[in-house]
Amino acid sequence: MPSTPATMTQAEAADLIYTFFNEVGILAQLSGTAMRRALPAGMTMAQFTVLNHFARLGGQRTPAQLAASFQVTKGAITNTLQKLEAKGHVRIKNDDADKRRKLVSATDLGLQMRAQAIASLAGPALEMADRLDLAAMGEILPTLQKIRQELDEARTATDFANID
Amino acid sequence: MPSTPATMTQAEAADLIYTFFNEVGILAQLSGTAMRRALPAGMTMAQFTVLNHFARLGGQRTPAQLAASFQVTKGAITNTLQKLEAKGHVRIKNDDADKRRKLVSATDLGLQMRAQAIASLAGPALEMADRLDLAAMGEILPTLQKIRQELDEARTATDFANID
DNA sequence: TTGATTTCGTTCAATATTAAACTATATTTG
DNA sequence: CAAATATAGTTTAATATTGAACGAAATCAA
Repeated sequence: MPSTPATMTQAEAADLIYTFFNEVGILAQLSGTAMRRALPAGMTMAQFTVLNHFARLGGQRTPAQLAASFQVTKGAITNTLQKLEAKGHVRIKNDDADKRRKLVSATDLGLQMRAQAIASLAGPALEMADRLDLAAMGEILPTLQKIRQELDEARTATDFANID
Repeated sequence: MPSTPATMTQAEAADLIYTFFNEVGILAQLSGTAMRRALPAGMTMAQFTVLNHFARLGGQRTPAQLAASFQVTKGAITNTLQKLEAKGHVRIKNDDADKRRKLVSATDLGLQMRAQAIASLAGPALEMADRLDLAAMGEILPTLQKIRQELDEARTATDFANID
């Protein structure tokens, strides 16, 4: 039986959750459209996300780890990685320690393409910067990150929204 | 030349914008997967979004208005509305005042299906309620709504991310 | 160890979305 | 008014994603 804050009924809690994620969804749609337009030709959001992941965190990941990180199906990751490998943006090798696995890493070219993509995004981002309340965005960013973490934990704990 | 807060360089502003919307995108992906799973069989997120729009705001909308509201292409809306009309969830009639237009509204059945969908979502939402910081979500929701509005204005003003 | 179960990555069909082309109707402009 | 331009909705081809099935490899359990 889920507990909600004393001042909130379960119906109110469900409504808040829905309203909140609805708002997040609309924001993602709006910004996603803008990003897709601004990315270099041939680079999809999915591809950029993978390259960005490696640029930020470095190292190697298995396809399954990437699928879990981005919350897409294994099939989707297979597809994205095949595109990236064909362009030489990632390197994929077999894992000798576990022959079911593959190990993915970004190539230098891939990191260059990612840097180029970031540069392509900067212009449009600054065009929007005039109108956006950057201070407010900075203030709530940590909360968003915390909610993401909670959602991630809830997901693995309750088995909701687990992909596979 | 875009202006940024005095304490922030343009590079920092671009980075914040990117980081913020990246976080929003991940949250949307996580919650979207959960919602898609919880919706009644046969109802997609796109269909639910349309029904929900009418349930909240009532009245009639043209397909173009819906496409603009949800930031999807006209083709996508055509597809979604055809599905909804086939199931009798929306009514679509010609606009006599402007023969290019059509007027879409929700049917009683559509509103019932939306209510049913909301009910289906409540369970999973409450399962997550335990782990989510609802107070924090409630606090930043207005800010998210404000940013959405700013983004919408920036979009129409700068012609970035305008769909057509 | 053997058999059952789980995990990993791929493939496939179905579906949704985009981008662009197109037709029809409205609006603007000279 | 006539011509040019813009807007509304549909269609089409290309692409991305899901969900499910599959074979291979690893892990677990009796």
